[in-house]
Amino acid sequence: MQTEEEILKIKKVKNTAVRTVVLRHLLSQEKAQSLKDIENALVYTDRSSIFRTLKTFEKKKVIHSIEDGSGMTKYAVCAEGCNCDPKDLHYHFYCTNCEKTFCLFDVTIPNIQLPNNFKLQQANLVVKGLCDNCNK
Amino acid sequence: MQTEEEILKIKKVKNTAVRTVVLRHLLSQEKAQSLKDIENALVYTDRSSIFRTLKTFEKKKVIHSIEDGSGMTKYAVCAEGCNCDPKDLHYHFYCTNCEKTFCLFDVTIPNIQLPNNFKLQQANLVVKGLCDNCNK
DNA sequence: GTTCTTGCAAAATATTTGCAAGACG
DNA sequence: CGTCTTGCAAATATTTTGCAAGAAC
Repeated sequence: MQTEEEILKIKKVKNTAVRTVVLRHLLSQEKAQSLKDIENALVYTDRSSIFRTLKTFEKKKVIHSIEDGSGMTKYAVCAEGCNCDPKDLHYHFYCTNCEKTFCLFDVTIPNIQLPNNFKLQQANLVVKGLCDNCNK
Repeated sequence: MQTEEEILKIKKVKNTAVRTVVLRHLLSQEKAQSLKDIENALVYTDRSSIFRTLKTFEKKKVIHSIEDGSGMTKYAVCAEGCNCDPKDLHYHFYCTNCEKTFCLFDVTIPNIQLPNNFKLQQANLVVKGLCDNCNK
């Protein structure tokens, strides 16, 4: 597992106090976090600072964003080696019971055969249902 | 092609003036519409009435919603026979250039092999890139 | 000292609800 | 009448920006 410092260095993002705590928080959570989630967890850090940090992280591909239909954009740390290219696509799973959203890195996505002349750049693939913990 | 009245009857939604114009508008558009899109198109219909109509339509499976990452939920009419079951899944394509979102009914989705004990209920599968019109 | 980052405040954008009046049966 | 729908107003939720002070180099 990489440390926050290592990740930021690899992704060429300057390390600051806010960036470290935001990234640390994201790494510590198994589910994708919304801005509000992070705000609640990091009570001494300003919302707009977190917001801008997330935008910076996303642009530099430290994290990726997920629209899971909850009304809030969620963020999750990219896997090691991820460049957010089409080849790095993975499903996200949104549990309709516990409302956690997480990355399904192990489920392979078959080639998406788009219509003629369409060009794939990225994707937001959210599968909804019950996670193993809630499917009892 | 079904008329608005037929669709509402099949989906057991009472027909009203607002519902007819909202559905007619959705049917007339090739791209999925946001609440604001509809509001702008139907200038004499109140936003909250449109909003509630969309919620009703969604619940009754007249339409389905799409989170394409634009920050606004989009809505599109379900295909004939669609019950919004997992078997009715289709990709949505969001063109990053012209910003249109539309349903790719013709692209089949391979079986999604979820981890053990996960249960698929529905999905929001948005593929982003350039549509044929913008990929020149 | 120039550039980037941060905190505070406030604006902008989107979604959702309360309530009373109206439509419909 | 009783239920459902509509319009208006306002609340709530979420995201985003302006600006001045501070930190980093």
